[in-house]
Amino acid sequence: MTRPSEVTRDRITKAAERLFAERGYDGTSVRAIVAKARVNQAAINYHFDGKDGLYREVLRVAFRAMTEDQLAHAEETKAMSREEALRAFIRRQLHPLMGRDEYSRYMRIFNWEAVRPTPVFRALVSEEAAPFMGLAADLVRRFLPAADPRTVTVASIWLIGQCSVFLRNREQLAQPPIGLVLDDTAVEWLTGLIGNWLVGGLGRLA
Amino acid sequence: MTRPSEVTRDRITKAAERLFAERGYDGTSVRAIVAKARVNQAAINYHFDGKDGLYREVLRVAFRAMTEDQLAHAEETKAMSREEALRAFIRRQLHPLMGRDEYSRYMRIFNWEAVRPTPVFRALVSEEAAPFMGLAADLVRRFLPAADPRTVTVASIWLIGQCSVFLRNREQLAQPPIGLVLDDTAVEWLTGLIGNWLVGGLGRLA
DNA sequence: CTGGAATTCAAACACAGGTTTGAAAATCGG
DNA sequence: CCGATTTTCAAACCTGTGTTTGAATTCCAG
Repeated sequence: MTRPSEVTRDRITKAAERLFAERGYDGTSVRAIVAKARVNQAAINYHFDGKDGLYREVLRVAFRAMTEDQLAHAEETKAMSREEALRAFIRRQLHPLMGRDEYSRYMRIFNWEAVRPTPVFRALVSEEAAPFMGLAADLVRRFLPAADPRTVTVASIWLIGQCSVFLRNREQLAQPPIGLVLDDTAVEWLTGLIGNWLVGGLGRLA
Repeated sequence: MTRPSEVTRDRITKAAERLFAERGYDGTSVRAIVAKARVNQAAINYHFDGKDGLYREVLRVAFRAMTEDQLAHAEETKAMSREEALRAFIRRQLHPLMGRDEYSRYMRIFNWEAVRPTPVFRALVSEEAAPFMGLAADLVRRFLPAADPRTVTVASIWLIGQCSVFLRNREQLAQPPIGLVLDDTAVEWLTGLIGNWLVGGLGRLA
């Protein structure tokens, strides 16, 4: 990390993360990034193999930050009952709602992708999402042991979607008429709510 | 309308509306528009004074389509009680939720603007929104006769925001876990709900 | 030290995209 | 029909932007 080249890499990713969050991929020029990072223009190509590669790296960091917590607790989940495990999953999924600034930036980047996904994003998700999706699929299978793979996939996406609605619209939901300020107790409450919907829903989905 | 130049204008706006909705302003090139519209490249500059002018025109049409209904019924609202008038306002505001395809496109365009507003959008809203905002302000003043102008403005924006949350997120809200399919009766129900929130809120805002 | 590898740098390249141009074609009132 | 006006057209222009280049500099193991 103290190696001089690492400093350059770090400056670039920091600057890029902020600019991508603020202006989106298309709205951010390489020249703007190098200016903010105070590095040479060619550095992005040298270190990240182009703007796409840099964006890919930023997305990867953001994606992992949003999923690492979930993956780290995969083992201990297996000892729980399926209902407990489901609620633990949802709780960890909603956890970034109470997090630090960088999570807000990550959500902003994902929001850009929600309006119109970039090829880089699609590619990353299709490779990087596998372990995380596997986690959700395992959970689903505990409710639907006889379901075919396609059903499990759909149910997994559905499960994750339940939470992402609240993650993606946090800023809007915090405003009237909803005024949903998501502190610790509110997240716990929300977890119970979504948990009940899901347990009911998954029972009927088989 | 059958004048040949009108045909060209119409083809361009039709094509542009679709492309802007699909890819956003930055993601849509002039060359893509003229290809879809099957007109010459210079036509956009000739008829609309550039890409900005064309976008402005598309936005204007979209904006007016979303407000014309409201403005057309301004007179008859005055005869109602303030509670009736408020509910009528909300009902008309939510009306596009049940509308045709073009409204979906307009909402998509506005959603692009929600992530990061373009200068063209900001400019248009600041001039074009006046009569519509005036309508909302009149309504607010019936609840807050003694409020200063700044309070009326804030309250008006707030009033409109109540509805736009549902308009903007319609596609997401229609999916689980909310599953809010907004047919006629649902809009009526939603109108009552928001109406109650607003009557209560405006009472306390003074 | 020192010599090869890694890194930084300024400049140039290549291309996409918005706009301009000036001529050609179409339109339309008289 | 005619002449002026409007409209269309292909081509060029110009700027912004992602990338490449090759030399200069810095780093670091031996």
